[in-house]
Amino acid sequence: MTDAPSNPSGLTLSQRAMIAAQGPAPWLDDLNPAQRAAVEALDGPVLMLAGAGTGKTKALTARIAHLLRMGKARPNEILSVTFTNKAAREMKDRVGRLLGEVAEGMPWMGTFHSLSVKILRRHAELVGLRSNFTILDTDDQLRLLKQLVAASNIDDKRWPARMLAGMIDGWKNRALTPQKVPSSEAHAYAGKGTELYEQYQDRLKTLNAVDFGDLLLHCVTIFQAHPDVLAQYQRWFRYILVDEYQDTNIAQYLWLRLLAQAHHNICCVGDDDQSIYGWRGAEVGNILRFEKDFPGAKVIRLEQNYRSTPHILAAASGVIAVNAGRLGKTLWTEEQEGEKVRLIGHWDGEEEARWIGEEVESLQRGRAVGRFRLDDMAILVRASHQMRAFEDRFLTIGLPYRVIGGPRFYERQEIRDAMAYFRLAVSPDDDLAFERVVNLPKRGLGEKAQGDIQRFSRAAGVSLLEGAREMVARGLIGGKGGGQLRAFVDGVDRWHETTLNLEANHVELAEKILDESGYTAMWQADKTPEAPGRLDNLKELVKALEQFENLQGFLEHVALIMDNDTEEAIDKVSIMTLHAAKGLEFPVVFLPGWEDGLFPSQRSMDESGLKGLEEERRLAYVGITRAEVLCTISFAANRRVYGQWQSQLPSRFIDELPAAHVEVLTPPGLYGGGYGAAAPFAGTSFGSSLEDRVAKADVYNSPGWRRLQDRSSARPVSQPREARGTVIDITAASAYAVGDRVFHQKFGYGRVTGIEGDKLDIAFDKAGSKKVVAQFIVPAEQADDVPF
DNA sequence: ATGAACGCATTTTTT
DNA sequence: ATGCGTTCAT
Repeated sequence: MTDAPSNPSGLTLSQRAMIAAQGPAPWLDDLNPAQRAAVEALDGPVLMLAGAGTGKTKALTARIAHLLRMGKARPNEILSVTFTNKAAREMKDRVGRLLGEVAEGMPWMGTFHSLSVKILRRHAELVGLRSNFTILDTDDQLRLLKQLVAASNIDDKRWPARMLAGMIDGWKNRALTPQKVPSSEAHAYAGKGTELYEQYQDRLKTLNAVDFGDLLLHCVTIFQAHPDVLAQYQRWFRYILVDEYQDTNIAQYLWLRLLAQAHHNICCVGDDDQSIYGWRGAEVGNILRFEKDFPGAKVIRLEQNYRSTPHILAAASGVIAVNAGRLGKTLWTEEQEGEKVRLIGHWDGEEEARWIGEEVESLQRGRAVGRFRLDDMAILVRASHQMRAFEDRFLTIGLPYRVIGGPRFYERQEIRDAMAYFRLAVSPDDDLAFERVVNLPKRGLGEKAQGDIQRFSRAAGVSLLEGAREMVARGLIGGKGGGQLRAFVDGVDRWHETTLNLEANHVELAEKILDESGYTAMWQADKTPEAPGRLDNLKELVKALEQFENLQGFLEHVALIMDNDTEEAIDKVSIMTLHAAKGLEFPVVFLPGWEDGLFPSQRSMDESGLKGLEEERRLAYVGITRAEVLCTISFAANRRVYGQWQSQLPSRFIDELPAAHVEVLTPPGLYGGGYGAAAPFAGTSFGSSLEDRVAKADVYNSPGWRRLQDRSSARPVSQPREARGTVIDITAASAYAVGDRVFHQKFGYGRVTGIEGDKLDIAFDKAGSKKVVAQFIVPAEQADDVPF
């Protein structure tokens, strides 16, 4: 292992000399003074406070280049940590671009979790594991906990296993082993919280498995209990870089601090104003405390923003300034003017969706000359249920959209099921995998039969598969379940044997497994709207296998690496949560649903009070600062909340927007004056001046609007699109007749009740009657092979 | 063992 | 409203 502390190698001296000889450092050239300072402050602790859009990734990658260029460290002596695989990948790419193949030699660039796995596999025995331990996903984790809860006579109505999972995660986030949980929390979960936590950890050890939290926790435990091991890594990592430091939890903080203690060369990059993950254990305190934790730290602020127009920045700054206890930054830009942030109220959520849909289309067409691609536009919501109104509307008008951040590919049910089959084929004694698929598809093995297998196997001290095999042999499983269980066990045996055969093709094996198990057939027989998509996902899974040597290799990687970034070529508007939007930017951003209780979220305020409100405010800040040229905030006077209509008040964050940087638009229903969306404005401080503004707002004819369009024409634009809904679509619509059975990706099956131009009226079996563009419809009998 | 009927909660999400 | 998990009837 070339990257191991125990076996140092990396670049040879002559290679280093070659890099050093490459002359002036191009990576320093186009940095601004602050960025340059951050890059050149190589030694000692550095805190880089990087506001939104200030080029922190650029600074970070330049810093790595500089470290290498100055001969301060070899590529494998730099520890560089991110939160997501995506961020790690981007960093690798950018360093690679700066330095060529040297980036290949940076084995310690990755996520907290992937780096922890790497360390843990080397020292697994120190925490009672073998180095080939498996990493459980949250599904397995929960199943395990449920078993333990059931076994300990706890009323799982009052104390759901989910809750316990949350508590254990919380403890692990704080680097607390069962023994270290403070006594003040020992009474949690019916007084058995710590006890169950301990049992859970024991069970994991027996299974030679860890959950995500363990990856960090075990590392910290090892570092703390084995100074010799720690010292090795401390010596090895001459320089440490951390991205998104404001998102670190206590375990990650300890992990870093322990590793940094020898050289103190740690550079943390972050923005306290973008800390939005407190609810999952992130400690803003880590970044606020940095100078105390690392005495003599240099603090460098990146404040020049290269992303947004002055109005957008000013609006965001005005909101975030309300928060107390910030480290404080003032973003500025050299950009000129630009549009003010637009604010508009609507009668209800549907109208809001309709209006945004029209805006998107209008921006896409560019009205006069300029246009934005759909890819350049995003709708950022507080909670994912808000997405629905937009999806419904966009499907109806045929506006292509993509939802970012749904369940990840490998989190989908069908993928996890398939993976469980693969796991079983690779290691037949993977009990969790066995449990998951033994009765999937239905094999007549219900609770009773499965319980019998559990008890039998435990008594015999064998795996569930072995126990099942033995029970079948002895005829202990009754009726039709018995025969099917035998077939299942035989299947696993055959697959496992194929696994051992080095000649065998693992992609074919995977197909065979899904086929012979009846799993594929199960979804083919399923007529719900999701089934075709699931079959597609399975195909994609099998295809992904091609890039690996064998099933084992695939399973190894998949738990941590595989993500959902299928970059589609098709031009689409993005819909996502504010959380998912962090780190992204779009020329045009819509921020709907700014209503008190929804945003800021009532729950956040109830549970975390002022702290919660401030985190919500940071979320508002993140939202606004995603926008490059046009940011539109909106709210509705009425909204259906959990099926009940509720009247809403505009968000308090709207009051915090500096009025000088906001332009209030007239809601569509208001042109005649009178009844409409004006009502909700009353009573808010912003609202008092708002009625005047509403009267004179005719944004489409305003100079600002025209200026915006002029500028947008200078931006890269997509190839001119055909106006939609002409010849082709009418042909599509005319392919149907009233009474036809049809299928729609989202709404499922239905019957055509009317045809109108390129749109069809359809009575859906489940989703009710809707008017939908014909191009989104297929005849029901083709539903299985839709190329969606 | 399995499908239908009822009750209940319901932000945000990476690894 | 809706989905999910539990209970009830087949």
